[in-house]
Amino acid sequence: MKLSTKGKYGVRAVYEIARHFGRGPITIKEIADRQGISFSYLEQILHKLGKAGLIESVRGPAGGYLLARKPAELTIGDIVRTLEGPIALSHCLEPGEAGDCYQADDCVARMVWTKVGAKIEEALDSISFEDLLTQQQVQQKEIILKPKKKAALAGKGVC
Amino acid sequence: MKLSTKGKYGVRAVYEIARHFGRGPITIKEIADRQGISFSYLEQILHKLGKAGLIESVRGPAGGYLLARKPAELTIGDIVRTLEGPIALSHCLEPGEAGDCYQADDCVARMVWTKVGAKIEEALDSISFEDLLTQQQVQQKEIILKPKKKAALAGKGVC
DNA sequence: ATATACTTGACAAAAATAGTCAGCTTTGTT
DNA sequence: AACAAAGCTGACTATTTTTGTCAAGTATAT
Repeated sequence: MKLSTKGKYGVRAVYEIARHFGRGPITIKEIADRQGISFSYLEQILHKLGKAGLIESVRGPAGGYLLARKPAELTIGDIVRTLEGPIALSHCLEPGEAGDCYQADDCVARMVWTKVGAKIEEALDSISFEDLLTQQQVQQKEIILKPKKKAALAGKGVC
Repeated sequence: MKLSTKGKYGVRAVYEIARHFGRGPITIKEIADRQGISFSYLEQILHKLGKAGLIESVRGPAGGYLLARKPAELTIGDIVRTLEGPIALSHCLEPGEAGDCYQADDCVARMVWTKVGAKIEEALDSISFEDLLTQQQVQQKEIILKPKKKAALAGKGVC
């Protein structure tokens, strides 16, 4: 039950694009630097999000990426579904593959994975990038108020 | 966002044990046959569930596996957590690894994965094996009432 | 004793993940 | 027109995870 780096990087990248909202396109390089993601790998990820219509690209000098919608209309779920495929916990729930289960309508597991999958979708779709921007502002204030906490941090991992 | 076969086989295996509840131990072989799972692989899975205290084993002839609790007190979440590890969508949320994220309390992604993870746990824990047994009885009735649907099924996949 | 069944650890093929790399196309600027 | 910035695209590869298999045990009821 893990997300791949694609999903995680994707959310963080789009978050950077969202932070840049209203200030023209942001380049892959800038996103990669800010988030510590490989440039080449990020290219792949952003391209996929672009093809899905979630972000838009501007070619040529001073180009880069833009949100295709307002931050409030773009959810974590949009990004995760695009990069990780449909949330089908079990193979037999993927579109077009339903008939593969030899137990089919006698299958109790099917009910379980359907129900849990729906809950996951619900959770992912309930969080927009505007929520993230708001959240970031709150956290920023907290850091200013308690600057000592920041000193304790080190390491190279990322969320 | 897929479950591994371990989690899926685990749920189906425990479901078989639950169906056998009150009738003494059921053997690995019988579970493997009924659910079409490799005997050796299932051994590993059941052993892990046994060590976690979710099921109990009886050795010797006429031995096998039993539920360690009543079906109503055993949830899908218990099985999935044991077989797939804690539901930590991102590495940085695993127990003991929190400090690894270089962004730590400035990290908005962290909030997201925590929130979604909690929803998943909630969904998994809301389904007990008693629910599955009840569900199965309902489905069984439906099959008897509409026997024609069953004829349309084929293939080898499983949920 | 012995047959049945669980225990444990080592091993291996196959698939998915996480990148890397090279060369291309588009477009604004001079 | 030429150039450089920036995205586009597909092929390739190393690593890790998954999905098992196999073999040699240990425990126990009859």
